[in-house]
Amino acid sequence: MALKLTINSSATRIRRGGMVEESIERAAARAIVAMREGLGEQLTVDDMARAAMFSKFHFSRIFQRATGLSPGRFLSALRLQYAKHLLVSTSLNVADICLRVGYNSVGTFSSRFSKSVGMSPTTYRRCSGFAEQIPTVPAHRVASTARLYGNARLSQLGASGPVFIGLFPDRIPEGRPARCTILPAPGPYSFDTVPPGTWYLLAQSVSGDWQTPPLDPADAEGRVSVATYGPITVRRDTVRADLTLKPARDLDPPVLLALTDARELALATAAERTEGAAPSMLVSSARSPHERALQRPAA
DNA sequence: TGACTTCTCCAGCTTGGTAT
DNA sequence: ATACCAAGCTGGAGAAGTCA
Repeated sequence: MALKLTINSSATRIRRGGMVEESIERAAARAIVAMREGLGEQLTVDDMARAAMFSKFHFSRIFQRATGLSPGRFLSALRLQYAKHLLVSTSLNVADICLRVGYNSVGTFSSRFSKSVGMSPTTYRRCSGFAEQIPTVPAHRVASTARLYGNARLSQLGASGPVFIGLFPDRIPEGRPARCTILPAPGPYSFDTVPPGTWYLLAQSVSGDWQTPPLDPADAEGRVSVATYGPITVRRDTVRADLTLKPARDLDPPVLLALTDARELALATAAERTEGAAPSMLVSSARSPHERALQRPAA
């Protein structure tokens, strides 16, 4: 009887815990809707907390628990994501876009955009949203023997496209990843000479027919699958981290980094294979076009 | 002329600790 | 679980200068 009571109370706790998590996610989702609707306005954490009927202190904590990012950083990410969309889909100048997404200073907008996306707003527009290369921490500057490897797979059956996998200091794919790669399809990956530290492994895949010409990247973001693994503490050992890609939810931080045209790179790998070259991982073959595109250190 | 970079200042945010 | 406090930090505004 005592055992039964214990089991029941545990079950109740788990059920109650699940309900708490659900209500936290609902509150965060409501706040994100408010953020999206008020991108051009001066929304503060106080405003969002009031809308969610929490104190701003508590709201910050539960929001971070639900999304992995503080409300301020999430809002900044949404603004920059919207700016990316406006840059490739309109002919508005940078100053107008800056105002539309809620910044009052072009200087701030330009520097934050460059830092997060990896290129200036005008360069981003010129490249139609696709980076020629993604700068990473140069291998020769890292005294490390650490290796990170694993398998990236989709949570559900369906058409799968190329998978971008990056190692970032935060739960949001922005700035310069420590290491990154693009797989032609879900499968095994591996990173050598991983810098010591605490990292998040973030993966993104665009579903659908990846052999069609690149779409507007903002449009592509609507059918994105994502996966997050971490925090991973890397020292000198080998770490395994398997990823399961699931359809992106509103609670997932937006992808800010300008990605390479993954489909073009994946096609290059397919061509390599038909020519008889060994099917190589992007980071393990110095002759791979992906290697050249991804591992080239920034100037 | 428009876009970008760099810098300083400071309001607002984050975070760790604590109380209820 | 929720709320509050306080110290330290972050990021936004705006000015000045550079570049194409």
